[in-house]
Amino acid sequence: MSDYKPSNIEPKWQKFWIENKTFKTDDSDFTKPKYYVLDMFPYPSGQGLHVGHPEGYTATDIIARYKRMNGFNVLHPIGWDAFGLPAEQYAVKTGTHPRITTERNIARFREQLQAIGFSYDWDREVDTTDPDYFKWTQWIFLQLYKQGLAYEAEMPVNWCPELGTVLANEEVIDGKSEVGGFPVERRPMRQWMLKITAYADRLLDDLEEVDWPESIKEMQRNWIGKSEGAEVEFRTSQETYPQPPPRRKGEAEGSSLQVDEKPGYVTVDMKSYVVLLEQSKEYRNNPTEAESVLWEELRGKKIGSKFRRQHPVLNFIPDFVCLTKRLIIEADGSVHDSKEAKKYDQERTEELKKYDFKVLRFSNDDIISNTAKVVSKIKSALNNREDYPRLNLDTPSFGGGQGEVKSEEVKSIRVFTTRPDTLFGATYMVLAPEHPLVDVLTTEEQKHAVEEYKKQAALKSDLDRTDLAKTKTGVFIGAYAVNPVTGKDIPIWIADYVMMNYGTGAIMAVPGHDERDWEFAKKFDLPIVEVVKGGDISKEAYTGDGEIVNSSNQDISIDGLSVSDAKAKITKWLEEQGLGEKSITYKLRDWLFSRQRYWGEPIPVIHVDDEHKAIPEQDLPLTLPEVDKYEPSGTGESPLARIESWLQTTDPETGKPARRETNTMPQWAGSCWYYLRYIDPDYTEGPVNPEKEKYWMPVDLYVGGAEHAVLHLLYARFWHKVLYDIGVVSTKEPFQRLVNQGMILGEMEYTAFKNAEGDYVNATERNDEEEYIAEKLSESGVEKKGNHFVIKGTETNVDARSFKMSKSRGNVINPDDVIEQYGADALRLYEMFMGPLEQVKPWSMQGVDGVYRFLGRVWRMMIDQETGNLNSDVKDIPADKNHLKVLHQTIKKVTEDIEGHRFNTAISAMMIFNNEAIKWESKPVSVLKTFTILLSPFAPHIAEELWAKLGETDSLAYQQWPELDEQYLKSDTKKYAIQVNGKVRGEIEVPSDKAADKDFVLTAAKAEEGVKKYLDDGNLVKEIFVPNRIVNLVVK
RNA sequence: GCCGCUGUGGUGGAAUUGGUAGACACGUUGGACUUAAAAUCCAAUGAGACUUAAACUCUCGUACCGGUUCGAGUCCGGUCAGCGGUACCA
Repeated sequence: MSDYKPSNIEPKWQKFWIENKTFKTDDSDFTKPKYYVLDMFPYPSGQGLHVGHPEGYTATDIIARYKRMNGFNVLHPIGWDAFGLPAEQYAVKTGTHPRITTERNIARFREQLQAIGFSYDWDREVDTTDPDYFKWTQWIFLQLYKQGLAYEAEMPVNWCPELGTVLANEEVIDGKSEVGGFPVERRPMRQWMLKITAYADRLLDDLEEVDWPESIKEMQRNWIGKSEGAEVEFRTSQETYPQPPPRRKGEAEGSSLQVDEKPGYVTVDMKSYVVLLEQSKEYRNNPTEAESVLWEELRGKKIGSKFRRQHPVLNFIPDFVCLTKRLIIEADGSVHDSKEAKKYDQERTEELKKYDFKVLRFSNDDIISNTAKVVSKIKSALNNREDYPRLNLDTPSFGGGQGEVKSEEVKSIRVFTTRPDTLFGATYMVLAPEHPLVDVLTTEEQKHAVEEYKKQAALKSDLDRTDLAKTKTGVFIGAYAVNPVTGKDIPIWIADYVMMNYGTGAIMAVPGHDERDWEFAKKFDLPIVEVVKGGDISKEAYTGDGEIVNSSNQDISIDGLSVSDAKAKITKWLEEQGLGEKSITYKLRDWLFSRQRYWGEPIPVIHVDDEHKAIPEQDLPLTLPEVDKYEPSGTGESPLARIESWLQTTDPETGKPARRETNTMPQWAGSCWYYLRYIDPDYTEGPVNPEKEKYWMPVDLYVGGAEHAVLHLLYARFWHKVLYDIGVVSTKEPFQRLVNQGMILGEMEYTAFKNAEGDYVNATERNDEEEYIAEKLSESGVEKKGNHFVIKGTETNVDARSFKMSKSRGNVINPDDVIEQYGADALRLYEMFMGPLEQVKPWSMQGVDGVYRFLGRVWRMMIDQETGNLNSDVKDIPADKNHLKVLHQTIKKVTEDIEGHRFNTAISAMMIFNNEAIKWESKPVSVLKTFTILLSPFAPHIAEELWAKLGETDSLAYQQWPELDEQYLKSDTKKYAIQVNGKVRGEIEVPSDKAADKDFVLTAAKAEEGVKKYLDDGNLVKEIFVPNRIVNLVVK
């Protein structure tokens, strides 16, 4: 007996491929066209493969095999994203070194993948936990560090006491840890941050260049969240001068500034500020040549940090200032380098130092003749400086930001708005409860209420905020600001609907044209003014476009303009008045890059004299020491902090004692660049061999789950762009084409429900209050009635749906079981046959059975059941017209469908071929061979076996893909459907050479039996003839 | 709430630029083979009407309502449902 039995053939071919290195990529020949097809980096979990994995992997494998047969040099690698929490937690629990767990899991994954027959080049396997790999992860980190893109900051982080670690936002779900469900609290900690925000614009703009699903691009755009608008200054009202500051020392949050250490006084008052602004305007309008030259180099964040020109800082106007770095650049010999100005500058230098400002001076000559050198000096100065909190420091009239602030100095509040056109409609102002000016501005009478509210708001942020009711809350702080265009006093409130970490932490509230402001104004009875026509602001906020009204004063009017024209005009005016400026804000935050864990890449930094310093590149990799316990240290630091011998080191430059960084990198780090390492995994001179990189990049096709749509892809793009900037890679974007596979759900489940009394109730009539007993029904226990399934023979409808596979539901399908029962080829085929790759679809074991039977039929078409040799009707005879027609139809369909990733219909085309061919009395060997090649990317094992049985001795992995010959598709006749009034009433068959002959076809159509009677009954008023398609006769 | 995607037989799904809706497969039913079962093979299978029966024919039918068109699963407007993302983002 030689029936189709996968277990007889699959292991044999898997062994053959591995032993012969059949799929080893030969990348010595760069003249061949290349194709880089990549699967998303798997995490080798202890559970082994899930049927979701092979879905994408089979798709890429089909493409890889297909491309090889089309003469492409194919790079199709796999590896392991093996650092991460699960192995570490297992280590905490059992004391097993995570390396051991990881190795075991990798071995299992590798075995499972090989049992499905994927054509990976196994010589390129990479593993993020391998020191030869993470050496380069660390190297890339150092490049980021040198570019000033890595910095330390005290950040409020998600601290999970139970896990003893900080979690990323995405690892916190509903205020609990994603792993384990433990409570999470906010706690400020020293953290490494990566400045992805510096790349926000490029990450946004370059999305245009890649061929990705629109939905993914949109998600990335939303995540980056670019908003264009304006920052506007609101002076505080003179009449309602705030009371002396109730501020306590050391209260500043999210800041690395030690508040109590700063004496912090600021001498800017309103008068001098106005003078300053005027001066600065003047200077800006009369720049020296040197200033202009330098400004061209610094503007628009060209060197990574934002510089402002002639921007008042304290009561002093530097030529250029970077506020986040507190770095001031002076061009000596400029307009304001008069004697008085120079003296003025020197006087301020000391004071600036108190605020951690550093001043760099360059001569005008240097700037003009040695621009590059000057710029590089500025760059390195920037890199050596940490990020200072931006809060209000850029507004000198605030005073010293986080420093102790005297009330008299607080003169204005800066807001960010995307709707400067509605400025005339701003009737109140709202600060975030955490806003540093709140304490300063709050009046004595309101102090108690404000403190209460702040306390509540702080608590709230720890709770699950999303679920809280949308009703607005807030407190008036007693102070007023002046609307700069209406001149009216407007009250200042605090409310938790304003977030400290977006924009400036303060808003101008325009209740007429913002839904949140409208709700707030209604609740607290604040005035609502219409400034854009088009809605009814007594009923709801109007946020649409329209004519601007009620928006003029002596100096400016925007009445009558459209929203967008008004935005432009008012913004320009504000800039001229020094009251504001165009501003762009992003939702994207810098990337929190530290984890307090053992099982991750150590961050290659040492701390000397309270300064951080990169370790020399030649000392990489910095490996993990052995530890006795994997629990984090009690302080929240990683277990590395307990290993004194590792922790204490010396600075190789100065010989001073140094302490190693104890934070490790997050799991995203290793997966940010793995696609580069595959190109030359053993390269020792850098992360990637530049010559090979130029040949292989970008990735032509990247397939994976949509769960990585935002973070992984954004982070990887960010790193890639940094590597591009420093010349390591040659492409702006790493992944040219991206496809997201849809999730595979469990089998369809039918569930009936009983109420507490034990009576069946309709599934659709359940409500949230009552409890029900769920009862699982088999498919035969239900039937469809109308739109619902009901319990057979009743009217009681049931719930019919598929669920996400999960252990607890017990609907997980293990690929090993499928392979054991049906074989790897059937698994592959079914994964593809289920439906379109991108779509979510339920699993069905009967479906697997179906494709398995198809493979059996293919087998029996060629192989004699008794002898195991070819069937006697498989003959070496020339193929006739019909054979070739069926074959070439299949070639056409399968080829087009693979190119279009429509694997399900490609398979159905092969089924159609088989259904036809199996009926042929004698079957030409040549036709069957060609069909076997078509089948091979989908079901490679059976294809190799049949290929051998058909008399070939080579593997078919590199056979030429069959070429379509259109001439075989032509037929002698052409069928036409004949419609009368759009309904098909008959069908005619005409000779092919007459098919485009309108008169001939119409005459034949009118003579057709079924059509004739309609023509007799009415008048033919119109004839539609679409050549080779259809005839439609309109009869009245 | 907002953004995006998807709604086609009992089920998974097909259907080029608008041109014969339901390919292919599962399931079901009937039949062949078998002592029997499994496997395999053959046939039927959207719902309904007409007919002794068969053939034929007709009506309805792609979530719902409406529109454009000779013709709509496909295009447009509106509604509903499901899935994914996101959330006081100013």
